[in-house]
Amino acid sequence: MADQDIRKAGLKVTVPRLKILELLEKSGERHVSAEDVYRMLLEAGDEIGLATVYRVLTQFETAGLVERHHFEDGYSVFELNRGQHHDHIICIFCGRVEEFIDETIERQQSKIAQEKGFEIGDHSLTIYGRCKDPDCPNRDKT
Amino acid sequence: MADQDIRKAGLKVTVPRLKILELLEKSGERHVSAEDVYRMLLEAGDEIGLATVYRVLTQFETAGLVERHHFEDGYSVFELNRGQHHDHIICIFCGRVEEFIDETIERQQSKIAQEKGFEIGDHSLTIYGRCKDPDCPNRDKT
DNA sequence: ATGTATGCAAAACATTTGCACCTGG
DNA sequence: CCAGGTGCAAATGTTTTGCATACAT
Repeated sequence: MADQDIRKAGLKVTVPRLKILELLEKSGERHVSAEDVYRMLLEAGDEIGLATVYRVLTQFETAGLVERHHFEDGYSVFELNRGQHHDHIICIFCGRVEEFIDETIERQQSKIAQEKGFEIGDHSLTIYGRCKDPDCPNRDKT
Repeated sequence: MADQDIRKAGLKVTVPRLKILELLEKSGERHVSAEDVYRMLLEAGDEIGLATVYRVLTQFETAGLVERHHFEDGYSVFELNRGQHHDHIICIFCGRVEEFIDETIERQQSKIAQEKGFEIGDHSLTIYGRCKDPDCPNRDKT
């Protein structure tokens, strides 16, 4: 449970940390901003400060509990680390995020890093496109 | 020349636009932030406002003259659009940016977009790693 | 001339930090 | 009890905007 995950990360189990981790585990939203987390907790009737949300998410990131992504917006989005690396494809109109894994791409990336004289650490591949979801404001555009 | 490129983009040819585009074309630095451009122009003795740099770079981006990247820092970097798509590999210690193109990856990306029900528009792949450059502060770390 | 572009200062954002108070172990 | 965590407000760094002035055509 969240309780154990926090302890394992070497962090004290406090109310804010527990609430945030539980929200990430239970929410249907996999990719959320700090503001999102803050708002969702307030709406759920919890008391929390936005600064704490940022601090906790950063600690979780350092501990490897969550991953931080930047996507080409002006803010960070966080997602629970489920242990399995994956990349993202995002609709530039509705912001819908889908995940995928592609072995061929993974292999090519290692190859390129080696050719360029880099030790590969982390990488992130994001494809931007227009999704065909009927709810997507996509249709307003050409 | 820069003159024509600006006109072709449907923009009036003004001194700030010309200075900025020339700087991008002539500078050895391919990936620069708005601040970088601002500072470089001031150092070159030109008069310009930071707000103008941001406005012009945004217009250039819209016009397709430059590309804006986010990389996992807190600011945007711009690069002249040389017409040839490419991806980036970045050292997380010294910030060195290398460019590459990989047909295999390009093909896989189209395939994935199709599978996920997206029309691929733009995409960006960034690999983060540690470079082996002797000047890289890399060596201070494990 | 005249609509657009610029520069400055102020605003807007997302995120971080200082500090007095509270809390978990 | 006490190191560490929290909330608030203020600071930060980047990017945007309002407005009076200056410029390109």
